[in-house]
Amino acid sequence: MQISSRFSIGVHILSLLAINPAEHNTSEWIAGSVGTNPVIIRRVLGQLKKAGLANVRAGSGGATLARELEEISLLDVYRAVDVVEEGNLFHIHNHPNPACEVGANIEQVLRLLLFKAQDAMEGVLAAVTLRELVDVLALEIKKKNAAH
Amino acid sequence: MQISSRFSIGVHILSLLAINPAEHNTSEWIAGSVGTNPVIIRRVLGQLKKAGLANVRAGSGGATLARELEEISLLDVYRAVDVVEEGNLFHIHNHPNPACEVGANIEQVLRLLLFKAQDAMEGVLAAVTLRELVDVLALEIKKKNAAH
DNA sequence: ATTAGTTGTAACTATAATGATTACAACAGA
DNA sequence: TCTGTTGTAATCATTATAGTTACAACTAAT
Repeated sequence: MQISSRFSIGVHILSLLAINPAEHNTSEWIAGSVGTNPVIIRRVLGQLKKAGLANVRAGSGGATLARELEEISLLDVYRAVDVVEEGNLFHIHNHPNPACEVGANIEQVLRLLLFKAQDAMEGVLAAVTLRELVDVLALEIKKKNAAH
Repeated sequence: MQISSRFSIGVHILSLLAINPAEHNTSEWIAGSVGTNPVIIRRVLGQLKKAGLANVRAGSGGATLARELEEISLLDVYRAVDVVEEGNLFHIHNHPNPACEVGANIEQVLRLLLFKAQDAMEGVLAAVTLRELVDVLALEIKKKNAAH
């Protein structure tokens, strides 16, 4: 099991928009950087738009950031692309036997514990802004360019 | 996307073994409490056995705990049932364009960040032992019984 | 206005994972 | 030897993912 790559694609897209604001960022162009099909990009971009993270111009084409980089957290992207239903990272078996003492009670006990685990994960995502990610990315790019 | 219920089923099974040590815990009996098919139980039980968490007697039937409750963490169960490939909770798109500055560098930057998020989640699982879970469960059962 | 280039979607495909189920050989113990 | 159980293979329905083709709707520039 893995969390859909829509998430990493979403982050990739927004990073592109941040780093190449001068480009005409069409789905075709973005798809070239992500390494996938333009339709995949349009779909994710549609979700980012719906979440208020990106602007997309139909017709003339091209996308831009709808918010400052410091005001977009990885969690915002994660939620936008809808990779994990809220509070349901873990699938808990749904028909435990209520006549059995364990079966009758394990669900709620587990639910609380697993929610904490999920919350810890999302907390890390919430703490990272795209500003930080893009800064690290820019640094990495600079490093590689200097190596030539 | 959700993490397979094999995990919650595994926890359910071990809790049963802990709370009903006197029972003849056959896959049939366990399946009755979990609310699924005996074969599902045998498969998960096989994984728990392989991980050294449970003993299973072929032929005569019945399973028992292979370790003390305080020496089994939720993370042990999580790993045993193989629900998430190690270090790969997040699927990062795999063909970013190396000719694009963002495409060439985003993978490693993201990988580190997402690993931290995953690690936080697993850290919570590692911190909870089955002893604690079973104690809470027993308390819950007691509470309900007293309500009658 | 027309045109060229783009977005937004629907429809379809292939692939994989999940959970359930049937079937049966191998095994243990009475 | 017989009974009941485990271990495992094979099959199925369902769901999600990622990719692809196709095309109507739209925008801006000519």
